[in-house]
Amino acid sequence: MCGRYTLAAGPIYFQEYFDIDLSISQYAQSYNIAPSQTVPVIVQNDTGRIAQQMKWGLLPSWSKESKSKYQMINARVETLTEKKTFKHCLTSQRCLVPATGFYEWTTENGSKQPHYIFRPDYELFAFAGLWDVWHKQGDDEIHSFTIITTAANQYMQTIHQRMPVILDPHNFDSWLNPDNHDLNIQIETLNSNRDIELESYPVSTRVNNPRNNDADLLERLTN
DNA sequence: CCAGACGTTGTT
DNA sequence: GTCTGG
DNA sequence: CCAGACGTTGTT
DNA sequence: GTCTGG
Repeated sequence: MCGRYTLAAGPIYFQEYFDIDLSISQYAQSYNIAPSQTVPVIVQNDTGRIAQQMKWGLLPSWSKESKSKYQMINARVETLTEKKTFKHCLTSQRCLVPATGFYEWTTENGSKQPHYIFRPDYELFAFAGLWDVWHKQGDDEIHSFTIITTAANQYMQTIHQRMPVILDPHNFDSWLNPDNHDLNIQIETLNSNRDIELESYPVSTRVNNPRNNDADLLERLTN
């Protein structure tokens, strides 16, 4: 699955990769992004492609409570079209989730060993995401998102069973366009880049606590 | 029709 | 065991 | 995802 | 919002 990631690219580089104009309030680097945190995602609105701050953990617009138990951090691509929870979002509220890497854990002798996964060319990731906005009387709007997951590719299988869906820049426009309502094409896109080349190494268990957030978290663990 | 649920992951 | 907070 | 909390009462 | 169950 994908339950923790990093976004440590410089703002200029970030802007260029996603072809957006960035205001500083919409971007902050982090070495340890955990569910419930508010982070930048890329969406397309009337004015074009923009970065917008949203909370990780999809809170569907129909939720009765803002602290609903249905705050999904992931959505399985295999069952995406069957799930009523995601239907509306998949049709017209798709987003890109920018990342420079992500963490997955292996259990070794009862302890949880985190691994950092990144691209060999150190390029950014665009995870495929869905977003929604929740608004009930008296409360502020809550924009939130979920990351779509898929089965681990051959490389990732050595670490974990699942991984985030990673989109190729070639598909950004089609994925983001809210007027594209052909779900079959979107599912095809989601399955098209699974064999992307990845690299990884073990990192400190300091990653486990989301309160830790510094560049040293990315250092390769040495024994 | 209305009422009620709506999810993923890992581990056992 | 299960939920909340980060 | 992992870490950490998980409760009530009365008094200040 | 959308689907399933009764």
